[in-house]
Amino acid sequence: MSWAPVYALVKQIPRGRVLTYGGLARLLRLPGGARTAGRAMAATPRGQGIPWHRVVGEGGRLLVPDRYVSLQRKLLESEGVAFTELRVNLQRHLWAGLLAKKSPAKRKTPRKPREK
DNA sequence: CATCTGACGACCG
DNA sequence: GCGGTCGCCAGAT
Repeated sequence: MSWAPVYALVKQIPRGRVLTYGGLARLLRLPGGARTAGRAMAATPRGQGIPWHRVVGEGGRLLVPDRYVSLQRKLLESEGVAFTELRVNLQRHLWAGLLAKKSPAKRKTPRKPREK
């Protein structure tokens, strides 16, 4: 699997806007969903102008490894992205009208009850 | 080849 | 809200 399409899209995220891993996965129809997007981002090559910091978790939470969190936050704030507590204000900065509104999205296949 | 490990997100209790 | 499970799957060991 090549991550090129992922990086290509991330590069198009405008300054001051963000996308979620899940949104990225849905837009590209990545097999495996959001986690696949996360794997791609974890392997982001440096020095290629890929704005990795514009990709955040659902709800605007920063999911990068601890040592990168402050950097990511700093980069985003320097672009004018607002934070609410520890989350990016998606209502204001989510890219391409992927609304911060979460649709319930009912599960089709009921989950097997967990053993105790 | 067998296992383990995650930059996720949805569910469940 | 919080913590644990589950599906998913490319790399690393």
